[in-house]
Amino acid sequence: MSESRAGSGGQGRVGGNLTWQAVRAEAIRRIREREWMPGSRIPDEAELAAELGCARATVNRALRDLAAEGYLERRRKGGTRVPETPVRKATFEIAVIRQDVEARGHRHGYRLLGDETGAAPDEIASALGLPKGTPLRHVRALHLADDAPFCLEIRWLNPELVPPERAVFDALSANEWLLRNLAYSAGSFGFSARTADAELAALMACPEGAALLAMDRTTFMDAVPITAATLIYREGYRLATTM
Amino acid sequence: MSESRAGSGGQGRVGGNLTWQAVRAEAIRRIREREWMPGSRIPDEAELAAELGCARATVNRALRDLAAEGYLERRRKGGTRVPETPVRKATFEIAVIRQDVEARGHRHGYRLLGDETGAAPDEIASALGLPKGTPLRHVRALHLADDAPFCLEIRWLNPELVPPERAVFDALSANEWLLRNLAYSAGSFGFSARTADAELAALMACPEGAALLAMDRTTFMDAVPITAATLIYREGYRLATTM
DNA sequence: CAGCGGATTAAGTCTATACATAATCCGATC
DNA sequence: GATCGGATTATGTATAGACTTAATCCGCTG
Repeated sequence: MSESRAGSGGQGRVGGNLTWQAVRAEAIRRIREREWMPGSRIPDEAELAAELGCARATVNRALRDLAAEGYLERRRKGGTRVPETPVRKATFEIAVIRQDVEARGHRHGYRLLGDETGAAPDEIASALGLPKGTPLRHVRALHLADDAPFCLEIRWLNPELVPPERAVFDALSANEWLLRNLAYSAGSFGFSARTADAELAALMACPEGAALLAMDRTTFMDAVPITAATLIYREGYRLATTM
Repeated sequence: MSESRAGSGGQGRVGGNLTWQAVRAEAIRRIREREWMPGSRIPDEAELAAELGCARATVNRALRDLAAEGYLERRRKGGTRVPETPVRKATFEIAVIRQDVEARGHRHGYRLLGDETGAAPDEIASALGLPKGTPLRHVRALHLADDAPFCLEIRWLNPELVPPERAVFDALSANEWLLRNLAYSAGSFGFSARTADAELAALMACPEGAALLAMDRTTFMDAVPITAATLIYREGYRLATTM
């Protein structure tokens, strides 16, 4: 990584030609060691650039990166400060279910359970910003890992964007079809826990009353609702990441 | 296409000064409209810069951003391509529990349930990379929202970094103490669902057998283990984000 | 044909400079 | 003294040019 080159710099400063990662690391060090106190304002970019002996753009890149992760707060003219109580940001990778299964070393299987169009439940319609009773396509399917239930997919779809004639989910899951055909939409999602009722227990081959991890999503494309979905994972599933 | 692009974004191009967000938006448009096919390689930065009439650094910023979100895959010399099956990235904000409670409009309360030092269970020791039987400080506490149980915090701590004399958790939670005093460490975490047994049901004031969302974390500072924690949230808790 | 190594390529980065923009500060005004 | 508006300021962004680095490509060799 960073080597000090001869560089013009004086003595008290770190050698010339710092990479932005080196600046980043130095900033983290100062935060951790309370050289920059929580709540306080840190020197501005120009000062740091001069002190460290690099271009302001390099400092900018480093501090912008740290701000994105929650290590710093920046405001125009307001300067950059260390947050009093930091809010760390963690990133999850949301893959296609099939990939998730395969990444865990299992064979992915898929079974379509139902697919019909009818009036949406009120809470689904409102989550998608549609008037009550709007007809939506309702699809249920089960994803398998080595023939064992892995994830139940319950979904409501905008029938204009995903018409039953054009999008058939008996072989390819809606999950994957959407990602391939309407990829790159925006929306919200959340995680919660759900108790397996008799029906769910039968589908997921788990004891009635088991706790299952559920992930719900709504997705839009340019403010047009596409789908609201709930994915219910098998007992013991753990969604992991690092930060 | 020389100059016919309509609508997209705010700026008309002509003569330069596209913002990197405009370049980003244009790239997303091409991906969505299959102008750039999944799996295919897109023009390199220099070409795009020439085509769009901006500097290569601007294109770089836009494409780097998209790659970070999973819209594109980039490799040196390999060029930039549209992933066959995209892996979207979603970001959660991990706040201090007190803040989470207050953000939901409740008064935060806190009750220390226990705090003693003893040999760690094997799976905790191994998660932290410590030899079996290493003594760890074991802390349990309950976070309240308007006097109702909100989150149970179960934690093992490295007693050298968090000695019982120096860090007392009867008023300030370990959760918050750590963030204030050993902020900015790295680690992994995951979400899962857990069934409330009799003890948990009593603590969380929920029916026995209820499904609860659990978040587990291990954190390190420069490879030195700090803590392994499990946070068990009240029934019905939903962790949400947007993407 | 397999394997090695150098040439080539495209992304990654740093620099210096300039201008844009959002906040804040501060003094003038009512 | 409260309000408005302009000066100030730190971050945000764009640009051209040069250099670095990781991968790939490809031709040479055994």
